[in-house]
Amino acid sequence: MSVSDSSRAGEILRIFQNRGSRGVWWPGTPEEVVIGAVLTQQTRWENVERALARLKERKLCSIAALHRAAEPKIEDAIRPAGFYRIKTRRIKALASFIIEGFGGIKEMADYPLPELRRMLLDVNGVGAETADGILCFALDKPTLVIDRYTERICGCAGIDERGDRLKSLLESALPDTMTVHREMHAHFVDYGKEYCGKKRCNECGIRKLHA
DNA sequence: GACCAGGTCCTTG
DNA sequence: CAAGGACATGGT
Repeated sequence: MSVSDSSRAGEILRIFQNRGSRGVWWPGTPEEVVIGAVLTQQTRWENVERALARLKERKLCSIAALHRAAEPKIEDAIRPAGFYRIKTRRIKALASFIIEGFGGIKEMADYPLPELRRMLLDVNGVGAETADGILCFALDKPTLVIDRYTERICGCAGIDERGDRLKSLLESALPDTMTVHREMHAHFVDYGKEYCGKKRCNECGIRKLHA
């Protein structure tokens, strides 16, 4: 990471802070956040909400219920979120990991962040974004979610890093609190939706940080 | 009808 | 490592 990378990162975060708080950006109980973290993979949030509502109607919207439910029941319930077969397998893997490994989400939160993150990444279907989404928005850990928007926006600003390297770079510019990490991810997504569509990515203020 | 969405995994070069 | 494909529904 170069000096200019750090300064660009600082500028981006400052721009976001000036936009104000995003509030409760990822709604729901910790269990719903965990389930939603898988459902939202490559999927619009409105469709995730439909799937979550159907899980609730069928009394399947908890880690324990999903752990014990038959796969076809889950598949049918989450159909609106798309990729319903593979997501069912992923939810199953995650539920087993949580129930059999810890007993529940509460107990899981006692583990230290770096170790927990490594363990989550070993679960099939849980990549960096899903793991960090769970850690930050369900388990209250100060960790930054890096998604496509984050990479696009930072790339637009001239920061040529991605994945875990980008994550470290941005985190080193943030205070170590869960709230700030939540807010920043929310900003990246909201700003990305607003400005980083195919057409408008030349018009946003971030672009001016380049060079 | 084409294109995309709050990704991840697996296979190939 | 980079690139390409599979997974699937619903909105523009």
